[in-house]
Amino acid sequence: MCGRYSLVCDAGHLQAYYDLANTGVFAGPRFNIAPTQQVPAIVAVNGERHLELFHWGLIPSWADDSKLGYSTINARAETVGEKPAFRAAFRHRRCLIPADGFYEWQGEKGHKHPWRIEPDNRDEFFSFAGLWAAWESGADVIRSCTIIAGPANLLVQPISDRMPVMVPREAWALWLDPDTGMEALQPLLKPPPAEGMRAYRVGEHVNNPNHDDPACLFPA
DNA sequence: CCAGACGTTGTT
DNA sequence: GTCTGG
DNA sequence: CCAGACGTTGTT
DNA sequence: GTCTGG
Repeated sequence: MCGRYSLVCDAGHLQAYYDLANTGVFAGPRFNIAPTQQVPAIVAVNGERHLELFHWGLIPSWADDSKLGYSTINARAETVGEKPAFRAAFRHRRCLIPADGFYEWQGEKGHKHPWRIEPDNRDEFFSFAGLWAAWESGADVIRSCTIIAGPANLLVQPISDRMPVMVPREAWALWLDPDTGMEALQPLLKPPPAEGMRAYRVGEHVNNPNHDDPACLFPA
């Protein structure tokens, strides 16, 4: 599962790495991004890549209550094409959620410890496979998103059974194209290679979602 | 037919 | 919106 | 994901 | 225990 991540970078780096047409919505380095917050995601607009903000926790267009978003921060890779809450978004509204690390908690309730997983190379990003939706609330439109999660790779396995699905650079265009068919998408939903990423235990500081500072990165 | 759910992880 | 349960 | 609240009436 | 908020 993926319930917390970071984006500790400047807008220029993001723009160059993803060839973005805009980065205006990026509000600066984030060490501890939590569900229900506005998160930057990349979508295809008229052949360009745009960075836009979405409420983390997908609210389908038909929801009669935004509360559904509390339990849709992740979508299971195994069923995302079938579940009513995700199916339409999986077919037509995919996005990439850039991250430079994410957190997983190891152990059982009562004695859990946070770990950080990040790219080996400081210049790399993880590109989480995401979905988005638009939900109308009176005159307002809430745009929301979710991160697809699947089985963990060998690096993450000792920490957690699940981890975010990631889209490799060569598949970005396919993933973001609203017209891509399901049969081409399904093969992308596999665990990311363990090569190129590392994990280390961090302090409990990151547990509190109000802590959004460099101490979240400190080894325990 | 209408009513009600639509989700995840982890633990039991 | 669309599916399941009654 | 974790942290923190979880309730009422009436008064400031 | 369960829901809401971040």
